[in-house]
Amino acid sequence: MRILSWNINSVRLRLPLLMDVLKRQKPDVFCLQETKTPDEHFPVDALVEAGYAHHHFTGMKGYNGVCIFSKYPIDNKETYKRCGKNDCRHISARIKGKNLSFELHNVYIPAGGYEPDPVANDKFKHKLDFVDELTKWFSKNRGAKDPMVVLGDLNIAPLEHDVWDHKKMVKVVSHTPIEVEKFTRFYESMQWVDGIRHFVPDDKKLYSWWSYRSPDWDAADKGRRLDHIWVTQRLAPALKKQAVLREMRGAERPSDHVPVVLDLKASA
DNA sequence: ATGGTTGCTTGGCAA
Repeated sequence: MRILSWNINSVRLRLPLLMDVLKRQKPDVFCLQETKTPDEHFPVDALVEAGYAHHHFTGMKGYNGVCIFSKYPIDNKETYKRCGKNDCRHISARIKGKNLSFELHNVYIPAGGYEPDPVANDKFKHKLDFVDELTKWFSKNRGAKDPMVVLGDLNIAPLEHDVWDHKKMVKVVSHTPIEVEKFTRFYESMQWVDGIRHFVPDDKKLYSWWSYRSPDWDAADKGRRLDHIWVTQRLAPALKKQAVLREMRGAERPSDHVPVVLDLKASA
């Protein structure tokens, strides 16, 4: 079972690039964030034709938007309002694979704006509140023993080597202590396992995002690991392989995020 | 060095 997550930054603009990725990676399930497309304009037919008959998506004009597409049947589709907003940042569905069934949550945590101060900056407050609400929701409604996957653009790089320069980044939104603290609380509350770091030592630099503003992103390499795939303990024995598709950042008209991929063994 | 770029839309916001 291969799962792929990508902040695509407009699914309509980058549909051809998505088709290439699907052809090469052949994920069984893929999730996108920042589709930026209202449901009535979502390119669902092309993706069904590509083999992903089962889907769940919610989008809006210009901002946000998340989707789940699967080769396997899905049910229990849910769309969540978070922080009292209708902003299309969290959906879930149960994936019914042959020997592997689990609830999949696709999450797009708010970026949080520029100033890392919840009093001065409403967007930063929204980001912190969003993480708190996720923590509470999972604790109240789900159990750590459930087979679950949480993935998406979580917009926080928690570890020192998830950013290009830890000392410079502690004052930059995405790597501040308050964000990392709340992120870690969420992580520990369900005893999640970081499916990507499971295969990559903590002291090795690993990024999934490079700013559009850096003209020479590859040489400068001032990246951050903002995109994650976590599994509950129940699925940890199934972890098989990870990939972060760095080369995708060098595509023509790329997203500023690259896809992250996790393989799970579908054992009985 | 508080810049720089992109996408959705055509002015300005969000990232």
